[in-house]
Parts: sequence; structure tokens; C-alpha cells
Amino acid sequence: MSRYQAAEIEPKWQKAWDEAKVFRAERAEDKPKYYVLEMFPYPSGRIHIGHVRNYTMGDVIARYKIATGHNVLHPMGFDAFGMPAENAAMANGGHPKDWTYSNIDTMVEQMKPLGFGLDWSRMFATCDPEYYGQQQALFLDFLEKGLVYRKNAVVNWDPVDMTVLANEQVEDGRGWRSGALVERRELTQWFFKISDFSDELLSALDTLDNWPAKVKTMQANWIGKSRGLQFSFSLVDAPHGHDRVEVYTTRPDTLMGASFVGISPDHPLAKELERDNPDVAAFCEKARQGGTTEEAIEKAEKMGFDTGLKVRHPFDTAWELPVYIANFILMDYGTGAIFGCPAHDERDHEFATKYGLDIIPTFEPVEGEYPDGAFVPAKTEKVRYIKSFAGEEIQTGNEAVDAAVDFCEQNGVGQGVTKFRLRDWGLSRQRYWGCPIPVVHCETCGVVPEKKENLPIQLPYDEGDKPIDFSIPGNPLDRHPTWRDCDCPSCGAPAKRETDTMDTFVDSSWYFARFTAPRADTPTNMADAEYWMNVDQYIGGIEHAILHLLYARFFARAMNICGHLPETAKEPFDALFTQGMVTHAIFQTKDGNGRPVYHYPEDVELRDGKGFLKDGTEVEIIPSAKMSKSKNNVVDPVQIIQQYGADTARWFVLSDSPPERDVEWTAAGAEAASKHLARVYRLAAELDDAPANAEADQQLLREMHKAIHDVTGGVESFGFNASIAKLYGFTNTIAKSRAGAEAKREALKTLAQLMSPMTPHLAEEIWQTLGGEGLIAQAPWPVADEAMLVEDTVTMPIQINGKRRGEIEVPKDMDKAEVEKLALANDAVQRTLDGAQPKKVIVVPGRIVNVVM
RNA sequence: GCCCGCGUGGUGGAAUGGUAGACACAGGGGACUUAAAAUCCCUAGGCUUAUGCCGUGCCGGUUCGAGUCCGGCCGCGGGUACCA
Repeated sequence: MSRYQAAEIEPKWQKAWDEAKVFRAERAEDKPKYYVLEMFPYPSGRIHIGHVRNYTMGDVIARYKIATGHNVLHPMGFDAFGMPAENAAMANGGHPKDWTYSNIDTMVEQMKPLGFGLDWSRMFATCDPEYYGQQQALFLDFLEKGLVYRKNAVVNWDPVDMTVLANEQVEDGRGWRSGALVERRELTQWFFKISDFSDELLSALDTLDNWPAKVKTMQANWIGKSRGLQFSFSLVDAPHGHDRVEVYTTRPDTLMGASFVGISPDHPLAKELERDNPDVAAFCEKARQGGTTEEAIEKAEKMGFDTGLKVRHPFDTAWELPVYIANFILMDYGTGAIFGCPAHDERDHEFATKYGLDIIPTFEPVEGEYPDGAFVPAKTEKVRYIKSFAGEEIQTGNEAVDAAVDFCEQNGVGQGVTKFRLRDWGLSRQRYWGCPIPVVHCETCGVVPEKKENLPIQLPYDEGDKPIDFSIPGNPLDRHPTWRDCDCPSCGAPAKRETDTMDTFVDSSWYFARFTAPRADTPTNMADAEYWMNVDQYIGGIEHAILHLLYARFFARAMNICGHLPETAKEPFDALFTQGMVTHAIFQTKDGNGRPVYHYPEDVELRDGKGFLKDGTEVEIIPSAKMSKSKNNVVDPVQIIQQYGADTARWFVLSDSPPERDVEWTAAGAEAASKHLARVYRLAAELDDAPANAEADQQLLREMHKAIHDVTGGVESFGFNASIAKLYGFTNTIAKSRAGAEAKREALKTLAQLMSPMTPHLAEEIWQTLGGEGLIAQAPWPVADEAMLVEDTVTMPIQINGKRRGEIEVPKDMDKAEVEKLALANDAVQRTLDGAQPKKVIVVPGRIVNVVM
């Protein structure tokens, strides 16, 4: 008798699939196509258990769809540009390119033994010049269509290292390396005009029926459509050229509660005042301290500076309001100026309390007490207006806003405007390891697009004659001796290349389209795009719910405009599944400067819920955190694969936890998965030659069809854990069945088929042992016989006042009155009723009886 | 701060508004074995020994019936536009 030896089985079948080209995707008109895609990985160095979970889910879908007669595209690539490669070069020397490609080699080597049904011939990395050259071509097409432009925007500036920092590199308002207080500084940057599509990106969410509602909600809130009033305050004794301050408000109904006007430190008026008032300059400098994130700005202490200037209230020119410069108002939002209504806004309330400004309620609750602090009811709630100028006395916020806008428009005070929270997408990065922005700066011609025939504009590997030194802060492209030098594509005069590279979100915004024709010498090939798009099932982490998915939706539209994608691919992902993350505790200590040091799980010993290093130092345990290379809490699945095999790893990551839920990784359990697979293997290997047994055979057949039905349902609905629970059950049924050999052979072959998307190698082996024809990977999926699923009788629980007190076995389609009669005759019911009449009897056919008394 | 989720035995989790704890893991008991491994069988929410009570983060509500729906808390996670 042979034993289950994954190490022998798995390479054998991988070779067989390869030779039969089972997963090679070719256009074919005789079958429906199916494009399944998992979000491609960043080549961090090694795969982690989260990757295994993600790609196994995609593989289950891919293999299932092949079995159900689809022509499947299931590609893989790498999201290969980004900061970690530069950080590695900074920390350990070497070159980002070498680091990245070496990581990709390692990860491919680690992924191949998992037996994923991928078309590896389509693989690419976004740092391949063939890919990013086409991305540069897309950029030029977007530029031509007016979808790209330049403007100023704020970045995190480290004044000691004299460099731009990513948000991640700002810790508590200080630069991660220098420790210097970070400032917000303006820089001229490139932007994609995603705001042109705000309304469409919002309304089209309604068409995405197979996206999770939570993702659509998050995107809708992010886009943030609001109706409000834009109007201007006139300044008293205005400085030259600043006689009006333009503001936008979503609460014009609270205009009578206005008590101040706030402007951003970057507002033109603030800048004007800053020029000859040192106090203003000092305040603005302080207000610009700290990072650029919304979180940092929202959480920072609210600070204001009274400019001494006054504006006139639009309804009453005698009513003057003070003008403050405030650190929480951003130039990027709205007009960079607001009016404050402290009675009905938490932030304004805090500000007014701090600076002793008026707090004037304009409405109150219809019933009950006026609350302490700001009164901010939902806009759908009715309130009583006590300082009203438009609409009913009692109305909802929404009604009041509409009435206020109408009133203001009729009286020449501004106009109703629809605005979006969504800002244009700044794509410039002052970094080396990204896709160069293909434009040239010419003294006479200005900003000139590079010619397409000069693409790709490749990153230089060396700095002239010596290796690039990544230990120096700043962008190596900026200080490169020769790379910047070029001729102006327009006039031919000596000119300078743009040294900014693209945000890595650009790379991942169109890779799904590139996979349809990965070697084309244009960004896409229309025939291939038309055949393969859309992605039928996209699978990825919930952390990408907003940015990546929104940017990809924008890119699909922009590519359509430029003729790179068909109209039908404007929403590129037909169905989306967001799998949960695999989380793991972070083990942390502090260094001499109080900065965190992260330790690998294998270096930490756990005792009584506390963690210790080998030298006895206790570590702080931060539970359930997203796995991140920089936090050293990544679990490496390679050991599991080596010890138990790919099928065990695949089975294990799919069992137990529902796919959409986060799962805290623990090492226990792989052993159990392996035991189960060995048991299945044994059942097939030890199949005896027992004679047929009519009753047991029939019973096993029924169970088999139930298993087909349930497992298929699980796979169709991303309930892989439910499918696996059914497969455990079916395996137990077969093991205990007294059916004859032929019935068991059929059951085991079906079991192998149902398991084949999850444990494909073991399934092939069993299929072969039991005499299955060809490869199980190419065998048609079993179909459940509906007639076999029907049960004649059903067990109905009986509740008395909602509590279960007994049960009855009744024919499946017995009518309600009969069921009621039987239920009332039940011992437990008789006992409890004790001769009394029930008030009511509820019979839910096939489910439950509830006796109310 | 704001937006979006999640919270069920010792553990992972199951449950179209209808028997809470399926299926597993760890545990306990047993069989086989000289012994161990492997395998197989039984057991298993808590209180307690009943035809009982309690129990799905906490408090309240809707309902004949709530883990599921609604409101308010608490805790944890994701995102917050330069991490990917």
C-alpha cells in the first residue's frame, strides 16, 4: 500500500498540466471566455501566507471555470516599482533594479510549486521597460486629450534631508530619518483629471451589481458629491486686489449663525498678508508644520490667527465678521476659505470656544433639550429654525439647504453649486524607482511631450561612470550628470528631462488590460482587449477598496477615450471579491532613541501570552496587524509547502475562515489538513472489491449528489470554507459507507473532482488511481441530479413562545393544518398547554412551528 | 477626527429573521500495539444533573420568533489621496 507523498505527486502533475498547456490562454470562439484576476503582488522578496490565500482563491475559480467549459485567462505579474526597493538600496547598498528582479525570481520560484493554474507566458513586471514604455505612451495620449495637467500641490518636506517624504515616512510629524519637524511645502506637480469623471464614477457604481456594497459605499463617500452655495464676502478695507473672499458651504441654511471667516495658510490673501506682516508669516510657518495627511490635519490642534481684517455679512452689511487664518483649512478643498458656524459644527465650535467667538444657534431640536456643544443633527432630521431666512420653520436640513440656495440665488448672493470631495490625482513622485514622466522642459518651448518613437524613456542604471549612490537623500535622477540632458522634441535645442517619476498606482491602474496582450507594441491590442475584457472576477484585499479601484476605473475610461479599451470596458471589473487579510501580531521593542524596532516571529518565544527575545527581553505584542514587510510580521509559507506539500497549504488557507474575513495566522492546523488529505488518498488507494449493496449504494449516491450540490454552491459564492466543510462530511460518509466497490469508486472519483480546484495534485493522483479518463483538470464538472436531492420527510422543531421544546417528523409537503394538529398533539406541547388553548400557532412549512400561549 | 467593516465555545468558525455552536483544531476517554507513531471509535458551550436555567461584545427596541433587522455604546481592524 502506497502512502500519500506530496513531494512525489505534485511536480509530476505540474509537468503534465504544463505539457498539456491546460492553463495557456488563447482566444477561442467556441467557448465562453472567463477572465479571473487576483491583484498582483509587490515583489517584497518572499511570498507570504496572504499571497497563498489570495492566489488559491483565484485558482479555485479558474480551475472551476475550466471544468464548467470556459476559456479561462488567469495571468500573473508583479507591481514592481515603489519605495521599498529604494529603501533597501539605501539600507544595504545595491540597486533597486537588481533587488527587484532578484525578488521576482525568488517569488516565482516559491509560487510555482503551489501549482496555480496560471498562464505564466503572460507574466510581466511593471518595471520592465516594455511595460512602462507603454505607460509613457498612455501618459502622452492622456496629455493630448487634456486628461493631464500641471498645478501646485503640497508635499511633506523634510527641511534637514532637503527631500520630499511619503506619508509613511512621517512619524508623529517628524521625518523618519532626520527626526526634523516636517513642513507642508508646495511643488509643481502633474495631475490626472479624475475630477472630470466624478459624477460618472459615482453614478456608475450603481451598475456594479457584483461588487460588495461596502466598497461602493466607501467609493461614494470618497467621491463625496455635495450640493452647496458658493458666494463671496466683501472685505472691509481690503488689501489691494483682495476685495472679496470666495467661500463654499454645504450649510447655507446656517448663514445667520456665521461668526467668523477662516482661510487656509496657503490662501492668496494669507500669502499677501504674510509678505509684510512678520506675525502672519510666523503663524503661517507654524500652521504649515506637520504632515499632509487628512488624518494629521484633522487631529492636529486647531489654531487660528486673527488677521484683524473684517468681512461684511452678505445679508447685513453692518454685520462684520473677523477673518482668521486657520491651520485646518486646506487650499486643495473647495475655495480654501470657509465661514464658521460654531453652533452647528464640532470643529467650528471648538475654534470659537478657543478664540472667544460668538456661538449663534440657527435651529433647535423639535422636541427635547438643546444639547451641550455643537448641535449637528443628520440632514434628514427635522429641526425648528429660530434664525431662518428661507423655507419652513420646521424642516429637514436638506430642505433648508435647498431653500437657502434658492433664496440666495434670487437675492444675488452667490449660487448653488454641486461639488465633489474627490480631488485630481497627483501622480508626480520625486523618486528614482518609478516610471519616468515622458516630458522635456525647454527654455523656449516650455513643457514639451517626448516623441513616442523615443519611448521608452529608460531609467539610467548608473550615475554616469559610477553606480548610483542611494544613500544620499533626494532623487538620483535629479542629480544625474547626463540623464537629464536631451534635445527639445519641438525645437531641437538642448533641454532638460522631467526627473519626476509616476505614482506606482499608475502602474497598477491598467495592468489588467495589458494582460490581454502583454507583448503588444501598443498599450493594448484592441482585438484582444475586446475578447478578454472585462475581468469577470477580480479578487483582492479590502485595503484597495478606494484608491486602486477608483484609479483603475478612471484609467479604463481614459483609455477608452484614447482608443485603448472598448466602450464596454469602462467598468473593467464585472465582479469584485475582497478577501480578508491574513494578520499577524507585531513584536516590537524600542531602540535607544525611543524608535520602534520590529522582530521576526521566529525570534520571539511566547510564554503566558507574553513575548520574549532569546536574550530574555520582553517585547510588546501588537495583535492582529496587517502583514507588512516593514513591520517584520510576515509569515513565510515555504516551510509548510516543503513539509506537507502545496495541496495541504492550499486546503489549509481555504478551510475554516470565510474568505472575506480577516484571519489571524497561527501555525497550528496545517498538520490536520495534511492528515485529512492523507486519509482521502488512503480511501482511494485501499478501495476494496466489495460486492454491490443496493441500499447502501443508493444511499451513497444520494449523498454524492448532495455533496456535488453543496460544494458547487460554495465555490460559486466564495464560500470555500463551506465547501470544505461539506467535503469533510462527504469523505466521512464514504469512509463509513457499506456500499459496494463500484459505488464507492464513483463517489471517490466525484470527491476527487470536487476537491480538484482546491487540491489539484491529489485530485489528479486519485483520478488516475481510480481509472479516470485524461486529466481531472480538463474533466467536466459533475452535475447534481436534482431528483436525488429531494427528501421525503422533514424534521420540524416545535417552539413554545419562541423556545424549542420538541420536534416532529412530517412528510415534506404536508399542509399547514395537518402540521399544526401534529404539533399540538406533541407531548411537550400538551404538557405545557395543560388543557389551555394556544393563542396562536405559526407554521412555517418545512421549517418550524411556534406555539404562542 | 472622518468613512467602511468586524465582534458567536478553549481555538478557527456554521447558521435564506425559524432547532445557536455544522465542519474542523486543541482537549478528555477508549480500541489496536510489548511500547510508541499512525489509524479507528466515543465525548465535548456554561451552570448543573432537569421534562431546568443561562448563553452570539454591552444596553435598549421591532417581531410569534433576533447571532441575523433598528437605535445607542464599547473594543478591534482597514482606508484617510506619497506604503502597496
